[in-house]
Amino acid sequence: MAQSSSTTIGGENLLFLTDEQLRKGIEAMFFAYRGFTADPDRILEEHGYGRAHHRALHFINRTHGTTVNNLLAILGVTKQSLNRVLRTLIEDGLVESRVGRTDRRERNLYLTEAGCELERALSEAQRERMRAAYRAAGPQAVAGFRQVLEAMMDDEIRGQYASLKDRRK
Amino acid sequence: MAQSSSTTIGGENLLFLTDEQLRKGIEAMFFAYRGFTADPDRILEEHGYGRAHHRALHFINRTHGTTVNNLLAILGVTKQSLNRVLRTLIEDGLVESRVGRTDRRERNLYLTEAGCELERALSEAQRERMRAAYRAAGPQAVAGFRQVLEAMMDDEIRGQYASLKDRRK
DNA sequence: CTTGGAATGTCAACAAGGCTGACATAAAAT
DNA sequence: ATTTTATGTCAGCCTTGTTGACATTCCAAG
Repeated sequence: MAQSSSTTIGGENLLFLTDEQLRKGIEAMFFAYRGFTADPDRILEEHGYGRAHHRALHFINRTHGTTVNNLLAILGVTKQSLNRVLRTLIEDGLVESRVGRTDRRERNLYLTEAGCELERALSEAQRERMRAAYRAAGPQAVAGFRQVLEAMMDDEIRGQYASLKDRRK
Repeated sequence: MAQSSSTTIGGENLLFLTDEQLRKGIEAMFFAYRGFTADPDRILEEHGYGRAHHRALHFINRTHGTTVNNLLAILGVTKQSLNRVLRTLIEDGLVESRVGRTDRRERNLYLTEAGCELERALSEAQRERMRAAYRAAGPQAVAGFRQVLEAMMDDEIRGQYASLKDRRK
């Protein structure tokens, strides 16, 4: 299966990073991401939604009451692009948008009952695949997986990711 | 950094897969993929191309002389969609399409000099980030990374990935 | 207090790149 | 001779990115 030649010299574990090995990693990332999105995509299609809707639902669920601006920063899209997705979710009664209490320019976003339900179905499908992959690979592999992914993020993003990391419902 | 609680009982290494841990993995995948595509995206933009062009260039370079049908299977898009991309690449002189030798219905695809050059620039940028991530995480993490990614792919895809895996230029 | 700028969010229009369907052509297979 | 396969093309639709223009709200300087 996946392997990378390494050797231990004087206690230091060195890695031979050939272009060929790196390319395998790149292709693995490409194909794995397809699998990663495949299950939620099927559910979304039944509802007439796309991946953008999934992302919005995920992060609204993640941080209840977040503002549009906040969401923009996390998702890395323009506000106009996000707005289109949000509008349909609000129209369909999956998301509620309340005028900000302290600053009335802001909108605080919440999932409705129906929104929670869809979010749960989507994330459950995605978790299921992740769970299977984790189990197949084992705990040590999982730790390595997370380490490499974190190292691959842009620096600013890693900060956002980290600050999201430990939050609870 | 990345961690996953595990314990060893009777030689078996068990993993506690809480929903919270799985969610962290999901978000890590999302943010890391953004980083993964960020560098090539910048280069592509300068040339007026998109990710679809990158994918085509990558896999044509990967398997010189591949047919259109082959590429479709790997990329998982429709021929119309691929054709649009391919047409521009051919017009711009990055890809050459030769009539098949044995079966003259087929078109064998090759990168031109210019195509090779752009492909190299793109993959070099991507490799550079991958290399940095690999180095930061260490060889054991890399092995785990690859294991989890492989386990995450769809079954048919994993076959394609594996058959690509060991090929040389 | 007023007024101008900054922040926030909405609407409109456009582009890339997916998709389906219909159809043409050439070559291979039957 | 007919059917199947591989490829290309046209038209049209959808999602989801983009930019530009504009409304609302807040805040701070005058």
